[in-house]
Amino acid sequence: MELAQLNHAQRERLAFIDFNLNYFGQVARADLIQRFHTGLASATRDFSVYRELAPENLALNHKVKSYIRKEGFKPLFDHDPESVLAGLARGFGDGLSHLIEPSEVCFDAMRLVHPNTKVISGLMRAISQEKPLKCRYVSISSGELSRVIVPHSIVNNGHRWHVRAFDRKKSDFRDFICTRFKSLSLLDEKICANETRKSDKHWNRIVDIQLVPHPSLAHSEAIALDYGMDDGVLCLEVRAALVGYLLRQWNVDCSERSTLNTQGCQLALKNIGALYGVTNLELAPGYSSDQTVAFKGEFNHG
Amino acid sequence: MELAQLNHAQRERLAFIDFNLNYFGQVARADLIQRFHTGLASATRDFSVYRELAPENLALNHKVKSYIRKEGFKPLFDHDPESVLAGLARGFGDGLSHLIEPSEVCFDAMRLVHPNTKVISGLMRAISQEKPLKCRYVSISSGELSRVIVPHSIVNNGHRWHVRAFDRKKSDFRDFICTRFKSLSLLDEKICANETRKSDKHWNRIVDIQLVPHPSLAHSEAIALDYGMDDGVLCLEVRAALVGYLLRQWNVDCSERSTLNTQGCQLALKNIGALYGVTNLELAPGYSSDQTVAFKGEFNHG
DNA sequence: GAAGATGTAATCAAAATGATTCTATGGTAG
DNA sequence: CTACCATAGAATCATTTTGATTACATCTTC
Repeated sequence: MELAQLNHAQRERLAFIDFNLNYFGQVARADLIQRFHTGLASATRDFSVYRELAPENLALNHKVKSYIRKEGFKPLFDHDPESVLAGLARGFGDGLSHLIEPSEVCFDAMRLVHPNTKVISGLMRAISQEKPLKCRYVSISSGELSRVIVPHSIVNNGHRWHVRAFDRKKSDFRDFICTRFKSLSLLDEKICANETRKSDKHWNRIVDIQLVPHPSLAHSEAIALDYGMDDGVLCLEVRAALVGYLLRQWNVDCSERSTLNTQGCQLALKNIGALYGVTNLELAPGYSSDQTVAFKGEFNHG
Repeated sequence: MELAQLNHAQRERLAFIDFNLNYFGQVARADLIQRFHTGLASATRDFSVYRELAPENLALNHKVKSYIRKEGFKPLFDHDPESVLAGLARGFGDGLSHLIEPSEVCFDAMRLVHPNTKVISGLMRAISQEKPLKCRYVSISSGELSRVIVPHSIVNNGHRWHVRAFDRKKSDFRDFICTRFKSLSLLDEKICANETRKSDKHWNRIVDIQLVPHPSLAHSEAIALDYGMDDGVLCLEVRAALVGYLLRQWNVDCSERSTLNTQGCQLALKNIGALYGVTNLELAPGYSSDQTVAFKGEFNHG
């Protein structure tokens, strides 16, 4: 018997068993039944298949009326830890798997900005069908205006979701914050070559960023551990259009000699030269030609 | 025919159709087959069931050889937009639903801190089985030490995952950063009442926080839109143990008169009194009894 | 107008699932 | 201690779901 031979539904149920054993230490037949609304017999069969595939993973414990995880447990499925955590915190609400109650012990970071379903689905359709979008958008500088944009990507900058799009008014690519769309409708026309993702220079330019523990910190080992640094350096490849957000989100000291210590940065940018020609650096803590202001704050378009 | 009458597997497939129509504008029989490794006949049946349930949602378009979304589309399933976005960006990798390729147009915020599967699963098991954990932990102040903790929750503070736990060495509840565990093993003993979540005062104290657009901003309507404020105020209930992280993550000006403008805060704390008695406020921008330092940075335990 | 791709519909066999019955284990109440 | 209860395993058989095949329809492309 092999995993690959099983059908989709049964693999899902086995993954559920595997997941529960690994993350909760135990799983009962009733859990399977509750999760998949399946019958008793089917659940018993699933356990017997799982036991056959991984006899060292579980043992029935009549005391707790559940299977418990054995010491020699080796997961049959890969469960990406971050997805697991996010899933637990949200109750696996991806709309495809069923909604389950959110975990009471696992809490994702609080999100204060909640994009609207219709906006997201509209943007996604415009992107995947490569069509322009006529929308009403509230910008900080000009207020609510009608405009036509050609979106190509949706990005979370750590605080909120925005869409990267060609703005026909400005004739350039800009970021639009998803919560500021008042309305949108797909236009049934083709988009031009200069409006596509391929033409977005700042999007396609990849910047190599090297981050190090901030030199002012006494014990940098813990920081190196946190970020999984090799030889004390964390190398990242980031789109130029997103670099500013990254540096701000992680509060990276981008000053010439990493002198922003008073702001409690954990990280410093080692190769400041990499930022040459990058826009949106109003966001980068400490980066400025004349070394004056540290943290200019959110960048708004329009 | 009703949704509730269908079995789990078929509901999943219909949800997939529904999702694709809404977020991509189209879906083909081949997509279903690829996703669920199902047969042709089954896919045709699923479409005919879906069509019966929601005839106004889709129309076959021979030109693109797919079903396309009709104007009158009304989703049959709820797809939480944020979960959808996170799912797209990660390829729905919750371990339960199948791993699919991450979307090429949807990018979640870059996470630089990646907890280890064994650490997370070990912590989760300790929590759900209510057992103490013997671990080696690298703290900033004391380096690598052995200690025994009793965890009760896992939390993402916006930058990284930490675990809230009773520290038997300090005889108090502390936050431990998930990436700093070198090893951990469950102890087979009961935990004391004063070590449980119920006894964690700062965890159980709920603080009412009122956030407003920063008074220095010229156009606060956009901010109110972003955060979905009612009457210009966003009211949150936050655990006292987590308030500091929240205020820092969202860069909330916590100074007496919201005078931190130079740091580009978008938000200000309206009811500063709510922070009375809250610990960890080293993190809160601008909050200090003597008004000196704005942003002391990361808080580390140990 | 023919070829090719996609989808519909109907049919039948194969596989998965649900329901039922009987047995075993161990905790709990009396 | 014993009886009872909840949980789980195993075997059986009916039912449902799925897979494979076939014949046919529609539309695009060449």
